[in-house]
Amino acid sequence: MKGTLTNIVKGALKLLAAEGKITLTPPTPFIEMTRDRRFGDYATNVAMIMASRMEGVGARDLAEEVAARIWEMDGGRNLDEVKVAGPGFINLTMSPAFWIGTLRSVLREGGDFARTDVGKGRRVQVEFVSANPTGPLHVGHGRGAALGDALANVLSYAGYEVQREYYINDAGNQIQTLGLSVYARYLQACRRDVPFPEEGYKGDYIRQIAGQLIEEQGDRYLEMPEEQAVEEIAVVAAGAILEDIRQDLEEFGVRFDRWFSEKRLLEEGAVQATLAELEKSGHTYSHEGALWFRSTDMGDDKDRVMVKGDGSLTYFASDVAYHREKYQRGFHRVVDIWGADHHGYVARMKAAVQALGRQWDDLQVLLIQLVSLSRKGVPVAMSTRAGEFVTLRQVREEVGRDAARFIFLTRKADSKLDFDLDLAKEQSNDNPVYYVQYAHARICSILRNAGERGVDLPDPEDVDLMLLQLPEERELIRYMAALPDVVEGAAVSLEPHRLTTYLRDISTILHNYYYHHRVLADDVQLTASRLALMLGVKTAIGKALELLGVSAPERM
RNA sequence: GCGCGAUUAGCUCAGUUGGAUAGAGCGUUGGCCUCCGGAGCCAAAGGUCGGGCGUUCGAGUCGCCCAUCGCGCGCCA
Repeated sequence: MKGTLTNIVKGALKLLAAEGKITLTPPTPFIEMTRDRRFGDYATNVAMIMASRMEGVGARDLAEEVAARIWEMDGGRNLDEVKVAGPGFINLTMSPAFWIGTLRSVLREGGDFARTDVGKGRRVQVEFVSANPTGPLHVGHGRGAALGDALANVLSYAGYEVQREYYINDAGNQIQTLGLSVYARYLQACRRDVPFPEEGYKGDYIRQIAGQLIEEQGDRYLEMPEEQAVEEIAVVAAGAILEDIRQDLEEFGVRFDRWFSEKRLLEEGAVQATLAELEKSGHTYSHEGALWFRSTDMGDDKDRVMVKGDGSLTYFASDVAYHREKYQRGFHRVVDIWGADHHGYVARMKAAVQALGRQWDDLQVLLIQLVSLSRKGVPVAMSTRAGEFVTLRQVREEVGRDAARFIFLTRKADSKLDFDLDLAKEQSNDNPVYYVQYAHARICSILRNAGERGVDLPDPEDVDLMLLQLPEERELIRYMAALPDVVEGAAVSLEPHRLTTYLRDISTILHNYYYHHRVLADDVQLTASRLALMLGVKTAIGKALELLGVSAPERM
């Protein structure tokens, strides 16, 4: 919808350029939705931008020239008024015909409404969650899951070809520690008096896995050497935990296209190949028996070890190999979602990506801040070390999937999130999830009522939408029309939370409209046009919720 | 010490290439159910956008300095 305006303004600038009144290459005009109706429906500051770059040209004078050409270009088809105001804004007021056309196209597009093609089919990978299979997912992972999934939805709807991937850290010390932990519990359950490893995982789930081992395998592990037992148990335990994680995410509505194993990466020699490549291109050097990556060449603060003095690999080495593998699969861009406590790794990963011949921003890392849980404002204690952390599953079971997902997505990734469990399940207007879902359900209720009264849902092509003349009706359409831009903005800036903000706004306008005006009015034609309007709003709200992975209930 | 991030109403937070009088929810105060779902609506009060300097016609937004908080700074994973 904004596209129409952008084209008109572009055309106007072209006219002015042809007349020699603009001496520079016209910028792509930025058109914003006005927040105050006195400024019309949309506004552009393009004249001010240009005037500031042209010697001796006043912004308002230039704005007048642009405004005149805009008027000329449009020929009264879409615009009702073009006015220069303030320091040089051009305020645009749209015609009834424009709004009607907008609503009609929303109805026509239906389930495809707001789909865009900024992605142009480019391939993007979103890697998220990627929790080590050493324990259940906690709330923080839930936030990452909701964000990654919604982002993937948004990117895909904006025309990117998206893959969702989970990286499994199934090699290395943590798995060893997992094995030791379960083994110790196993021995204890077999009445052997052994100490629990200092760094072991203390959660209850470790005991459960040990118990299950006894049930299924009996005392088999008692009879084998400790080293072998720990190794075998580690594999079994990690597998069981990973399966649990998979189930958990599935129930949260998140499904991955690919689960990528670090162990397999190592077995396939990807790390060696990566090291060879970096060595060949001169990005590594040996120092004190270790192999270093010269990441300082690419803006990192210090160089990083890839192969330790004892010949073993660092975690970083396999991570670089993993990212190399991603690009080899043909992704145009890779998005990683990490916990904010890993921000120290961003610079070195980006350095590595560049050393592999890619651009700095071919890797984009989204950092998510911690989630703090509370009940009625009182913090809920969480400590991973003591194994007392609150799991995603607990939160989900308590507040429900929709509330959890929505609340995780109300804030931008890089700001702390305060999650009030009591508020999240409260069915009141305090709870943004219900507020928005209620707007959707309310529309569905109206549509049901219409059916019960024998009022047919209108055929959008036949309805006389000219009857929608109230400012609130125009406002609803204006917000509907904004969704494609919100989707595009969310995709480009990797900020799906814009959709939650959008949903709150349009829901408010809907509730307000509902309270003040009757959809099922006495007049048949008016009713038909308002029903069409409701269908449009339902489409917009439903689509935004869908992209967030939150259900749009017909009744609540 | 160095780096990254945060700092916007009493609380939790939005604020889209720098634009017009900085917004929302909660909380507080006061109103609204003859009628499509009151899980809702309306109104009021509430701000030195952490502080300072700078760039600009114009700064919550960009740059520098400072303060406070969080996190990261290993041949850990």
